[in-house]
Amino acid sequence: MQKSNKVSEAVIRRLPKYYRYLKDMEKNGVQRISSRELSDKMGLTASQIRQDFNCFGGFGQQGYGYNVSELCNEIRKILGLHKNYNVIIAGAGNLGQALASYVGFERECFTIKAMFDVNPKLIGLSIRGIQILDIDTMRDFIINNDIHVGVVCVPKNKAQEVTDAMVECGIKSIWNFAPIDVGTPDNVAVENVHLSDSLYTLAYKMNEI
Amino acid sequence: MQKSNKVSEAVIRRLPKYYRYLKDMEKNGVQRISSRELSDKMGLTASQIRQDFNCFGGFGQQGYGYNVSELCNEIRKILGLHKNYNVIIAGAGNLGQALASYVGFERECFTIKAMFDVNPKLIGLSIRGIQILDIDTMRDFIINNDIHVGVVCVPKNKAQEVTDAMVECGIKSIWNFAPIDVGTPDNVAVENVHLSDSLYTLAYKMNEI
DNA sequence: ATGTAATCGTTAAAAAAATAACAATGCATA
DNA sequence: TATGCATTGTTATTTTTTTAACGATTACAT
Repeated sequence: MQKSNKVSEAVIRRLPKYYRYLKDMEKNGVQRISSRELSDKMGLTASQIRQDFNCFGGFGQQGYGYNVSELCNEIRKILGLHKNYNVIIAGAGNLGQALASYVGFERECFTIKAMFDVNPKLIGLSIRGIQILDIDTMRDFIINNDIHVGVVCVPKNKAQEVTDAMVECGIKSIWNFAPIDVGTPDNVAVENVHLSDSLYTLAYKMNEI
Repeated sequence: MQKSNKVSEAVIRRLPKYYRYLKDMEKNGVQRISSRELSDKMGLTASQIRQDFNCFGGFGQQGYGYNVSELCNEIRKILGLHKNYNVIIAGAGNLGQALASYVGFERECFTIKAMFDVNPKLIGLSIRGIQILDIDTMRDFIINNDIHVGVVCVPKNKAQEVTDAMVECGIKSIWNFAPIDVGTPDNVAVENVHLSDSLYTLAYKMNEI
């Protein structure tokens, strides 16, 4: 029943949020939920929720609602979180280390295989069992270890260069934290995370209120 | 010439991106730019750029384009980045420390005044000159130090509680990194940053390609 | 000084997204 | 087993957002 029409970016951006709420409910033993209840919890409209879910097929049942764990599983699959991904982090500075220490990712399907840096003081250290290696060895490591995701935590002026190296070695997605929009070929997914953008938006809102 | 009509969320979310590109151009000595050139650089349409800027008034000149540093300044003001903000960070774990170490924020208008934690091993330490204090002293600190922004980097189950404390002590905006949507009263701005949402979106895209 | 090309601001049109409406369906209860 | 109620899936409507079009204005070259 999967609709083959292209799913809009707006819907995709909401999927992780649904997943977050559903996972939480599942953990708390909630077995069923209606679009109405979910809309109250999440601050969306019930109509939007039903439309969103219907992009992927009918997960609910009339007169009943949605089975929480079933729905949660479906969304997990849609997002691709039922698979396993090998991850490396380029740049073992504060942010790189913070991401490496974040247990949440491991609990899902992402396994951080190594970190890379240029700093000799960092090379050789381990963060939560994840080794920091010389960035000169990154290319070989990617090629030999079936790495799917490259996290970019290097300074702005090295971000595109590091990204290019990852892409050349066959990485299929880039999660970039450098404060610049890195580019990739069409067949390599990229998420440019701009923490400062979010802070600036907050400044705007704070002054508007 | 400021339009008083409410500016849409979509436009506001693009402002920091404009700011980022313009600041960069200014630093590189670019003096003028047309909506067309900017659209090429940023991957937007020229039409959208002109419309966005016109929400706030006419910053350009026909036949010429926009003066980069003038435009950059205007956007800085619109975002409220010409003011100064005092910031505290609740939670001095890896992410809290990473944010504290991020020089970029200091270079703008945000001054991190202190960090707070429950962990006795962390209390008393300093990160880049920023002291880590006992979280029990946070309320008094906020009240006595004119704090504008509260950054929440505590575990999920403490996030709302810490937010509430901040709000009660008069903080005007919350930048939350805990993996839960914290709520605030209407007169307190909030940005819930969900790093994992971005990673999950990346997983989706990677599988879709 | 004049004409041409460039480019904005603004209005109009198109596309996308969100919301509302409602018929169809299955659950729950008597 | 039959009836009513709840709730979905889906279609229609409204709203928002994006894109296109174009007249007005200015820089720049001749």
